[in-house]
Amino acid sequence: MNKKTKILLVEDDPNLGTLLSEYLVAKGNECTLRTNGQEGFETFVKGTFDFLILDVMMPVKDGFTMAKEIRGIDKDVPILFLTAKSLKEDTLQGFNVGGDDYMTKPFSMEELLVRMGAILRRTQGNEEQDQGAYNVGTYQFDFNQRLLINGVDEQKLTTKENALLKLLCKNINGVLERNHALNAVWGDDNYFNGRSMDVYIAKLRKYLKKDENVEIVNVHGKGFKLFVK
Amino acid sequence: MNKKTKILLVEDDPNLGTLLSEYLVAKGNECTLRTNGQEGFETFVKGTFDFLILDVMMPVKDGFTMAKEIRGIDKDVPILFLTAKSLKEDTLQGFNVGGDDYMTKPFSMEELLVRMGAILRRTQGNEEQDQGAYNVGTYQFDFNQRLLINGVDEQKLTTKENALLKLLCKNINGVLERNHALNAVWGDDNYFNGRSMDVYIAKLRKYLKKDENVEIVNVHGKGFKLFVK
DNA sequence: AGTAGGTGTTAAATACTGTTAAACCAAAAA
DNA sequence: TTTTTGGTTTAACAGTATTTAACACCTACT
Repeated sequence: MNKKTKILLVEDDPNLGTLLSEYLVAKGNECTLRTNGQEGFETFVKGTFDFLILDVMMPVKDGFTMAKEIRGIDKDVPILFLTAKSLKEDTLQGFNVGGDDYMTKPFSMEELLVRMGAILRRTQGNEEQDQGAYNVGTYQFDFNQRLLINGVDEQKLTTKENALLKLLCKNINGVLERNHALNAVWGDDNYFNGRSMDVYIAKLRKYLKKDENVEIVNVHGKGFKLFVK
Repeated sequence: MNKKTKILLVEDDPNLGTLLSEYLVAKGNECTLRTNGQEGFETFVKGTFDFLILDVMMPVKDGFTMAKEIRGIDKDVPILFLTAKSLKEDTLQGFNVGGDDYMTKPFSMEELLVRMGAILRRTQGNEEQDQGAYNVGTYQFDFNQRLLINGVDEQKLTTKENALLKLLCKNINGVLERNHALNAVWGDDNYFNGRSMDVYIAKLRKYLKKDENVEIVNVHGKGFKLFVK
């Protein structure tokens, strides 16, 4: 479930600005457009953004100056510069003020998108992984330890049992669709994998039958639901 | 005091290669030069590097293929591509195989240095510098010294034990796929090498059993995970 | 009620893994 | 050269995980 990337685009050329903005939105991002560094900075301070795209040469306040001010209050937000000339000093200064990348006009919008992706992949690596512990009735399920615990009973789970139970837990009291589970755990949803999955459902049912209030119910033609009263 | 950045440069043109290598060293880095993707990959596996610069078009094994193999065993090390042509497909593929940046020849060496700096700034925020030393529960593993230490106990490791443990550490709490490990350590992933690997997994398990919280678990049909609670 | 396709369950077959020990091999030492 | 040594591979067997097969049963629909 990917959130939209909130981009602040600061570009004084209205043609390029709107074109680029529309492209970024079309590709599934949110984009706010400003036309000079001063407004850009004020907008940044007021909002929350995941990514900045700054033109270098702009009236009132240029991109480098704006970036320097940004870095004073936010050392992490990724910054990419757009520059008309590929002069060496420009490049160097761009990185020196804390930029992450720069592109020379004219540029391919597709490449811009791809470079953004590379930078964000690095940045967002910090996002915390879900810790993988679930409560199911009187059971406790620890995905990372592959352990299904009920009081003193500990059931070690196999790779597939573990993966399938996690999917059920993530959709607890909701329907886990067959093909979704098959693609996630088996990588392919053909008939035989389907039967294999049924076998695992049976195994999980055995493990879970100590709590009367926990039940894996079939939703005919759809999939299964881990149901807890 | 900043440690030197250990760069692995893989470039088949000997003129450009040595020139670039000398420049990088002059700027205070360590640089290892290889002339094709195959040797480059083998060198990477044997050593510890902070940054990879890969030419795309090379004999024996091209830069993209090498990068893909690298990403199989190391998801984090920064990769920058050098490419002669700036074709769109090239760019896209470069980023798709997990690259962080790419530059088109001819390029300014100064700009290369500056882009490296930008990438490293991002990278090193996330995780501590990898200098071949890992903490695994109460154990300390030093790849360069081939030593697995737990308090007063010191276990000297053989070449293969050392290489395999490093791969596990790089993917700690994540799955190290069988074929990736086999290609990296054994150079070929046939059945018999697979059994050999299993033997080494058993050896490592013995070495690591003093800490209850450390465990090498099998992921059936996929590979192994070095798991630390 | 009849039918086709979906499901529940068990058991057998197959594939994969864990471990130990012996065989092999290359480099160092005698 | 021969012997020793240490590392690695191969073999063998035990054990575990997953898939396939078989058959009984259920559900939705006509």
